Amino acid sequence: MDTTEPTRLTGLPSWLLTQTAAHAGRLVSEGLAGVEARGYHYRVLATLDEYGPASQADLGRRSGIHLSDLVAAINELAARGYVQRSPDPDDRRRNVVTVTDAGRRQLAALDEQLAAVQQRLLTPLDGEERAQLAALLTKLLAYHRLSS
Amino acid sequence: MDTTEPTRLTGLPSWLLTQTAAHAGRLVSEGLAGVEARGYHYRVLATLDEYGPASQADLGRRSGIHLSDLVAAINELAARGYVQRSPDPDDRRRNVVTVTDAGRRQLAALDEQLAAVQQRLLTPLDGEERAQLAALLTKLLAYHRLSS
DNA sequence: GGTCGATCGTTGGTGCGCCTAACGTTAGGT
DNA sequence: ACCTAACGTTAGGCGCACCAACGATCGACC
Repeated sequence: MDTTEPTRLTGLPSWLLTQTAAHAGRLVSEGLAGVEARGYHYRVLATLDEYGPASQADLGRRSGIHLSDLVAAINELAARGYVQRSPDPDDRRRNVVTVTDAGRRQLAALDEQLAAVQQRLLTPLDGEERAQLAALLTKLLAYHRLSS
Repeated sequence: MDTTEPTRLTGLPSWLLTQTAAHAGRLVSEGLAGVEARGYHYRVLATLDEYGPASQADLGRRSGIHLSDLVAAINELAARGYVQRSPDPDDRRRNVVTVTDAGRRQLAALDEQLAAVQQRLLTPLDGEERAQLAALLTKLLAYHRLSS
């Protein structure tokens, strides 16, 4: 059936994962580069849009982005006017990060780009296979998320 | 069923892939760090063991490692005595890279480490699911490999 | 037989994602 | 009031994938 017999290397699940992820990452980067963005930007905007304004710490936890990287990402987004960082009156340690209207428009553009990327990524898989893949990965992710 | 409803972010196949790959990579790094190695080292040794001695260019093509990165990887492996780099008498542009006995022993050790990693990685999946995952990823990889 | 394009190995540098360590500021429990 | 914890920020490192350029060599073609 398989034209490519799995060797010890190419049969390794961890290898399959990282390789396909590399391809996915490449496609995502290409798609996002067209709108002058990268992965972190989308993750921040999407998370913000999903949960509403939040402190950077909350944002980091929800998006899975490291606090230290978040600073730069928010700087960049703020510089482009997609996001606003203002001090939290109730807690002077915190900043409240809010999406602007421009940010929401940008998010829509990114969503579109990414949807196209998913199509290109999953081309060889039919609907059922895509669902299977998503389910399996989600299961793996959920498991490893607990034991962190 | 799902305790975590997929949001727009966490439902994105590309996100699922890169996140699980990140976890996998972390586990692999940990496992390999115990034997003072990293991903490239294993890939080189495994490829060499699989196909026999080869030029760096061939090695790169087979292992999917960039030529420029291969130089460093081979340097490190050679410094540890796991691999030998000698000029090809038939083509003076080339180096022939060969695994040493020590390299084969190291490969065995890495194989062992990685086998354990796969177990940890795939813990939440049963046999059938593991096969499904491998099949799906292989399919994706095969497709994208052609259009490179 | 010389010329030209392709290949090989090497160097140096880029980008992204993930991570650690440290530090000053502020909140909050006790 | 003190001490711990959380927050934001800066600086830096690692691993993997990639690009651009270069000298050396090979091969094909005229």
